[in-house]
Amino acid sequence: MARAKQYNELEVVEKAMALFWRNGYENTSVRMLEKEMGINQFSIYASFGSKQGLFLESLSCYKRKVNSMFENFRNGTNGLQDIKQFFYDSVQVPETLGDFKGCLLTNTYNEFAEAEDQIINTQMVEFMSSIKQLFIEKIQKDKSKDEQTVLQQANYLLLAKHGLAAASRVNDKQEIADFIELTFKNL
Amino acid sequence: MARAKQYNELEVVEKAMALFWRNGYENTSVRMLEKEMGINQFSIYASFGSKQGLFLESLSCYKRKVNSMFENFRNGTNGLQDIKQFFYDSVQVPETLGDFKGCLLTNTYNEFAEAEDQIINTQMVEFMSSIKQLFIEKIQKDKSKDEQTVLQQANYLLLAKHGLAAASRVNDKQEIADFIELTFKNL
DNA sequence: TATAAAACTAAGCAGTCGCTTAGGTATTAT
DNA sequence: ATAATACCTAAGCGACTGCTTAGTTTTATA
Repeated sequence: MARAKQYNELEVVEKAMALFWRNGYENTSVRMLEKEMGINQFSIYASFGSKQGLFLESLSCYKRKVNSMFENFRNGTNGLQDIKQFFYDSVQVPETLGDFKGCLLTNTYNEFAEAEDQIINTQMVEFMSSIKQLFIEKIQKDKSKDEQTVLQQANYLLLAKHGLAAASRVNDKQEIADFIELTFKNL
Repeated sequence: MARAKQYNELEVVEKAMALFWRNGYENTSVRMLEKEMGINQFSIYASFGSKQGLFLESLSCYKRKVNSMFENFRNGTNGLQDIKQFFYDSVQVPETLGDFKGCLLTNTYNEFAEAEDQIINTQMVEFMSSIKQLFIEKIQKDKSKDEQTVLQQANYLLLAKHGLAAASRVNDKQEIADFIELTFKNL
């Protein structure tokens, strides 16, 4: 038999994820990745096949990282209040995990918005529509709202969340808090 | 004397602007630019000095394009209603000028958010704070609002505008309309 | 019409991109 | 101890990046 891998794939993916998060996909080179991950290019391609393969693994890693927050959100029973808390949690994740900017998934969604990369585009669309579906379910907790109102408010919150993730890369805490508070005043 | 330039600088900048708008700064190469502009790399560097110089000219070109909309906004006398109209106008500009995505300035703001490019960063910050100042003046038309409320609502609208520009690259008309309507519901 | 100035074309610079390959090295079952 | 296995290092592939330079063509003036 042969020798075992001298690195833990989960550990090095985590480092790759951090680098992709900081720089985006295109502005992260394989040379940068091998330095950050501490392994050779050969090993990267042996383990992940391609830069895109590594990126997809990094997205999964990110999802695992934020999963507990997401589970809190999914399991809450307080309707709109859950969504508001989800907004606050979302902008706090980056500083909890380190010195990062925005949400890796939303950043990716924006970076690949016009690209023809089918695999990544599909992942992003699925992610967005699952969030929208969750919003709808939370809003429906208030039985007095008709279907049209529910859909309108879900659209509103989806764009607000998207915008929040984009803006949180450049705006300060006060501006973000003002935004979240006034966003939910309108519902 | 020598021969005259065989191209109009304003015309070729317009074509460069379109390409930067579609692809962003980093994903637009000088080779792509020379094809789109119809002139040689030598001429690009003779007229604009560098890729960044051409990009700055493209930003100015973009500002000229949207200037009439901006003047309408500045000259309006209807306070919040002006801002709402400004939101609607902003998302309509891309489809008026062609098949573009989002706002070139906001796209640039996001792309350079973490970059160390001083010249472009400064341009972006100035642009943002001038919009914020305009928002403040519009909101102040309602004399009943105290200073804190004015600032809070200005922050809110600034992030909403930023988010709208980001989201308008990927969301459809209905979602955008829902967002704008609910954004102004309670102000 | 000869000349100087500027615009033009096209080739090429060093550096980086994602990815591959050759060959040495460490680990393991026999 | 040995042979098989698979990891690891490092060099290098062609294609691309922003930018430059050498050499040619055009044109207004003396």
